[in-house]
Amino acid sequence: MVTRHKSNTRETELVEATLTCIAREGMHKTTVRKIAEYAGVTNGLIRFYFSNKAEIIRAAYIKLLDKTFSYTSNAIAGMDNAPAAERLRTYIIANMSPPVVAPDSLLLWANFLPLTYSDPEMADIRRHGYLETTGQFQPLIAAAIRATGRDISDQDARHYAIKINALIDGLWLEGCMSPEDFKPDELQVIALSAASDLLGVDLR
Amino acid sequence: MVTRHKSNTRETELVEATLTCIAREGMHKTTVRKIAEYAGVTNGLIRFYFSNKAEIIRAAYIKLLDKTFSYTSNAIAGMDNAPAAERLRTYIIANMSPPVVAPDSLLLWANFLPLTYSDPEMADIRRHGYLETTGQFQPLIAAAIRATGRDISDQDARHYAIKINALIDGLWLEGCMSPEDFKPDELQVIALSAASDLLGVDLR
DNA sequence: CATAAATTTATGCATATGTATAATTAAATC
DNA sequence: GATTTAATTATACATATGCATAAATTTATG
Repeated sequence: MVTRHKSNTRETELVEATLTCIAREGMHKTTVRKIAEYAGVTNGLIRFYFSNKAEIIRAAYIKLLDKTFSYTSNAIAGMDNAPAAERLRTYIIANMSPPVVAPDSLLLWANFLPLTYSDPEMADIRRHGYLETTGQFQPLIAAAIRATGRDISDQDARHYAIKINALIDGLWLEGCMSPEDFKPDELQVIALSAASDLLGVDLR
Repeated sequence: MVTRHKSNTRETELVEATLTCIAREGMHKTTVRKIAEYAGVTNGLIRFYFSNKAEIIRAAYIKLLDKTFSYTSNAIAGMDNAPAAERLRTYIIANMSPPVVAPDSLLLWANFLPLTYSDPEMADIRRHGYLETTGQFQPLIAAAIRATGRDISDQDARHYAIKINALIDGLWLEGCMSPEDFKPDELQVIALSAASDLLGVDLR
């Protein structure tokens, strides 16, 4: 028997349990019974908060993307008056640090991705998260370049964004996959060095 | 009823069917019955060639990594006498082209990755593929830099490799995920431009 | 062509899984 | 404190799944 919660707390617990279960066991071993077990309740309860399994999986995906977005958002919150390069630098460092760079992070991402190809609602969630992220990142990049006085075309701006984006994603992959390969702060140093070379802006 | 094959052909068909099934339905919907259906045989046959489901999944993962490796390998085969920058350039282009960059490629990768965290044998397969790839890529990078006459430390060489690796992985992600965002050859152009900036070597 | 070996199908079983619903318990309300 | 409402458990069911094995069919061998 479990002490009762306001529905909202319990719902959150169930979604968190889902993320934990997926990270630890993988999507294909994540059953409603296992989720309930991780949450410390009986499986029937899930049906009370979610109308089916797909719904709680979706809620978990939304929560995962939200967490990442709000973490990197917070990193640059209140820096509106800081120099553009400084804001970009801070943003990149946040993206190269835990909890963004962490084994679970990649593992969860990989577990959810396939669902976004077969389930249109999951595809929407991913698209939304992608737009949120790029909407935050791209202006930072453009501002940092413009701050140098250089004049860049839309085409150039797009290519810069693609390159920096790829760099950060790729380092994220390496950092998540082989954390033991990197000394503390090494990933951040590498990212800032590479981004500086790619943009022609000193972020170090 | 299905015409009979030499065991080797049939085994290959089953492994290919497994990859197709995973790409189309996702790992969690890939059952032995579905694999058999994709291969056009009855499910019992799988047991004849593989002792259990995990074994055919492993065989499929090995085949996937092999295909990618042999494709990029072939691209630079016979270029031993070409300038280092030219070899690196060719290798990067191969990595930015189909079938390496293709929706199925990412989808399969994402479906297999979680298994490498829970199944030690799958982890070994991934490690092996990773070593093969980096063993091919890193010497190319080092050679291209040394060819400029610059003297680089081991530490620098390592950082260059990490950066180029990340760039290629990240562009691979973007290219697989949003193929409609890129004009033909655009990904290759971006990759060569970015790699040139990162290495200080002109690959264009 | 008869026989043996290899390959494929057919069938069955035990368990896991998503979903449904009734019963039970705890909290809220009056 | 009685009664209503909300939350949780318990139970059941139909189906899906991995695995096992016997039967059938095709190919190879002498």
